[in-house]
Amino acid sequence: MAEIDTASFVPSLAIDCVVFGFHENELKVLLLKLTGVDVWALPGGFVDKNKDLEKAAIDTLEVRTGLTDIFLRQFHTFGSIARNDPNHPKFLIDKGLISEDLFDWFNQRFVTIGFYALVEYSQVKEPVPGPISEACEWCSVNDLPPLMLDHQEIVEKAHKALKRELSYQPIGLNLLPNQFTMSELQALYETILETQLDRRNFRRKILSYGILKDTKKFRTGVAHKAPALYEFDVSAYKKASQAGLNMGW
Amino acid sequence: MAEIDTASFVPSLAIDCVVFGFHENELKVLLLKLTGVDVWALPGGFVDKNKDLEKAAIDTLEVRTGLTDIFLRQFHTFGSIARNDPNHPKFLIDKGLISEDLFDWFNQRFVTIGFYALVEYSQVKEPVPGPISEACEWCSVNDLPPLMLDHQEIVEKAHKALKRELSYQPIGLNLLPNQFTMSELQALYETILETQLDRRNFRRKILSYGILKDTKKFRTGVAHKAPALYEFDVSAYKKASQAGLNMGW
DNA sequence: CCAAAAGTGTTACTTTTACACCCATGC
DNA sequence: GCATGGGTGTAAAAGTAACACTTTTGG
Repeated sequence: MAEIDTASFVPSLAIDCVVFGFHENELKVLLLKLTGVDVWALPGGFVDKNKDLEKAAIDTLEVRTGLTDIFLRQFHTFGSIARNDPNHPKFLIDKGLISEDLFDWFNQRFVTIGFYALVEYSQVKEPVPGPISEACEWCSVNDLPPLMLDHQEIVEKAHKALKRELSYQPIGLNLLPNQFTMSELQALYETILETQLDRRNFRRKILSYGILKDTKKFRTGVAHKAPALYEFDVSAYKKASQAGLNMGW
Repeated sequence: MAEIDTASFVPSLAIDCVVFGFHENELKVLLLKLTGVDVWALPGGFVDKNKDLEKAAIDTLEVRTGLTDIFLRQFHTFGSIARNDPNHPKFLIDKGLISEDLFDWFNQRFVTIGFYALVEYSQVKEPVPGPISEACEWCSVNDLPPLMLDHQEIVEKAHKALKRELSYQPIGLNLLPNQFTMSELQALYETILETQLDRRNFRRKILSYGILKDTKKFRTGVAHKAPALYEFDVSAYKKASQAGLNMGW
């Protein structure tokens, strides 16, 4: 059961993180399964009085994934009254997830600031559950388990924000391993955008941005012709990120 | 001096509104001048415990502008520690703006949710100052007076968000009078984007979206050739808004 | 009659789309 | 040797950018 020092937190405020990963051609999000019930939640938490919002998100992510230096972006703040289910605190207590003392804290109206994060799936060795959860797992965004409160809406809004981001900025550096094939990069784009793209046109366009480096290496050991391996040219990538060019897909 | 019932507010939370208007080829924002000092602030306020964030913003705007049904969009939440100037509460008390009893309330760490609004300049007959301000005026975004706390940063971020919005959605319905000339619409785009556009190409492109209706009327009484007056085709405009087409300028 | 803004069309260029063939590899 | 995905080129279409002349009006 969670024992927390609520006095150290900013009242009424929470953060929630939608951590995106990419694996087997699926866009995944990291979710926590609450102990003893089939209800899942986004990693997140309360905001320490002496901590920037962003830092609160970074710290949460470090605990869950072991990763530092994660790509993070604030995308929306959820603050409707309706999101505060009056039965929720009681639910948590009944299930033995939090102590009865915490009723008042959890019974507040919370406004939550939503962040999304992009991480390389394979670098998250073993996602770490929190005090009130028994599992931390990747779930496909297209096949989400039952989520707590309005967390489903938060995931959807994050996905939408990510899609939009794709039109402005290069994406991939934070989601793919160091080296990857053109097809893998394309699959990432197709997955995020939920659409199909022409192989040849995709290649031409993405190369035209000058953010890829040909490693002169090939992925071997797989069936068929060995595909070339690319890396991001990090400095060009970052320049393109800042310029924020219009890259309509 | 402001007397407020802090008990009815969500602690730690505030909203700030960047109200954009367009007048004499300038992008303006509505600002409040604090009584007795040359410090200006964004319209905003605290969030009533029983009010949605959005509703809190709407209500603030109604009080200041007299307008209901304002175009409103949440664009960022400002939550760094650094934004809470420890001298600020004392400053307000010293200047006689708030009573000493309110020190603790104003001395909290506040996280503020930023909204921007688009309104038709001429419809705001007489902007209304608040309890701690003596004036409410339009100021050019390119020539802002000294602003309270991080309000300058908030304005800048809102302008950036508005610029970005322009690439996704038609804009103008909320900023221009019912009828307007092509040049006025172009001036609005140029002002928001801070760039020059080719007259002929602009006309062709904006007409191609099918969101304008030719009123068959002309602006008379001005020098030179009488320009045609257009209106937005509201249903087409809204359709385009929802579709969110890529309209790179 | 002239200065100033309004209105209109064409051409070159760039970007996007659609599509078909050969290549290399593991099985 | 063949099925499968990898790699390449080209032509048509659409969209964008650059640019010049005529029209109308108030002064």
